[in-house]
Amino acid sequence: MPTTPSIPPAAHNGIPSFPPMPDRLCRDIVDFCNKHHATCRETRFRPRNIIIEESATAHYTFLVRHGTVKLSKSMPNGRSQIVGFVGSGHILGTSSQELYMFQAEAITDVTVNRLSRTMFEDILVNAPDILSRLLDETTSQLVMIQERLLALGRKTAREKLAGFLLREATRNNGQDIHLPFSLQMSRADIADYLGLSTETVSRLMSVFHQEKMIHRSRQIIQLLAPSRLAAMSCTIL
Amino acid sequence: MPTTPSIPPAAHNGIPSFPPMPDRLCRDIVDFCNKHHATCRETRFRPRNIIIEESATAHYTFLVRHGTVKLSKSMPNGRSQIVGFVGSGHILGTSSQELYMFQAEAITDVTVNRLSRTMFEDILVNAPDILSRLLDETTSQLVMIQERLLALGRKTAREKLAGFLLREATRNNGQDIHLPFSLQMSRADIADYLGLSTETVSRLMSVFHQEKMIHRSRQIIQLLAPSRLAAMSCTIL
DNA sequence: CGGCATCTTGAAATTAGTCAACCGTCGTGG
DNA sequence: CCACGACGGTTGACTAATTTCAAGATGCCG
Repeated sequence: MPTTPSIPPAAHNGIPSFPPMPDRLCRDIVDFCNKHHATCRETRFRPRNIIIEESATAHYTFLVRHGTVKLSKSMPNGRSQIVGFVGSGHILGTSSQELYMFQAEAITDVTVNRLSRTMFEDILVNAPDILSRLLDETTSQLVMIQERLLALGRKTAREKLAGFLLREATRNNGQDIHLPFSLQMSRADIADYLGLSTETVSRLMSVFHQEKMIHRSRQIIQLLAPSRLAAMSCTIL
Repeated sequence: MPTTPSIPPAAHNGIPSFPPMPDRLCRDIVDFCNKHHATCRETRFRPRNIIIEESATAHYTFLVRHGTVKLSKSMPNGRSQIVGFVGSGHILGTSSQELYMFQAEAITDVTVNRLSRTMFEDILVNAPDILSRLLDETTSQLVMIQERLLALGRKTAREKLAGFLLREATRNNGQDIHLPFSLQMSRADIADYLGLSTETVSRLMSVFHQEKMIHRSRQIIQLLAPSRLAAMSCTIL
């Protein structure tokens, strides 16, 4: 058993944490639909199923209820950037743009509720508290994505990966940051998320392993020295 | 019409305002304040003045009325990433976080209106149309920033700079993309915006110049081959 | 057990960063 | 009015980080 001393319990550095993003808002939206005889179809997807195609016409808004969805944008030459991994409670397709500006793909089994966008807009008009909570949600996504901007623009590969592992650990285990957890995404996905190549991700995993900062077997990861990782990632844990 | 306009005719001290982001919303918020005897102080800043300090307690919300503000985040070792350049109509400090998560610095003469955050929240509660327009605004910022995520994570230096110059050109001149315009920010700012070094920005400017894609004299830039730049930046113009 | 995906590892290539010198402009003060 | 210094920008030579290309290794599923 690692010697991990007491880690500051996910203190609030201001960086919003993923785990407590329950899908209350989604549930309320579904309830609202049901109360008003509005259709709000539930759909399931298997890993690798495409939920939203980039540049398709944005007819629907999706509420993610279970599972993890990867949002990505791609470029002509096959390069792609994962904009985010989102889970239960996340709402997709709220922009007023004509087209979806990203692809959404299930990476686990996924359940979503699907609303027509016009209906979604009706709901916002008629349910001010939903509107207001959606604004909160959107604003805090904006803050988080700005953090990612800094990471992509200015952090080294080591820093990026260290930060990523920390976030995944807390996303999976909450406070118990040194419990083992399972990475739901492939190395390629991690690479596309961090703006690196899969090889670099792989190599760094090995380095961290050798440096006794993580324990690693394919998908299962355990952080052995979260505080060192935090220091390395330039994140105030 | 003159075929060789010197500097694009722009609003006040520089050239604020993204083309389709007029500050109607800000004006309406100010009007609302005035109607309700709420204080909404107007403040002016000169270039290099700090409007918001990163990690300071977020007491206020700011409405940018004139000028251009650079928003940035920084890291221990002095590295910094510019999250955005924003102009008239932009609202700063809407997050419900305790602290500001970025620095805001005037790069031209800037005028802002300053509201206490609690009052701002009151306004949102009492003026649903403002709430709704703020959500629109925030959502479209999210979409734009996702585009930047792709650029920072997956584009080469050439592609980044080409895209940047195109956006600046349209931001300044609207449709007249091949008119000369003045870059309001230093090479260092451009570098911090694109996640590059100043030297790389400088070198690429020279390359583009030699390749006859731009005409360049310090701050004044003219795009000679916007379509080639667009192709290069992998941007659908 | 075989076949295929994914992952890992190594070596070479490339991009962008760093360090350092130089240039030009602008503003200040002698 | 000119000289100087500071600052921002440009350029060059070199270095470091990451990607790319190319094999292997591992593990999963049928």
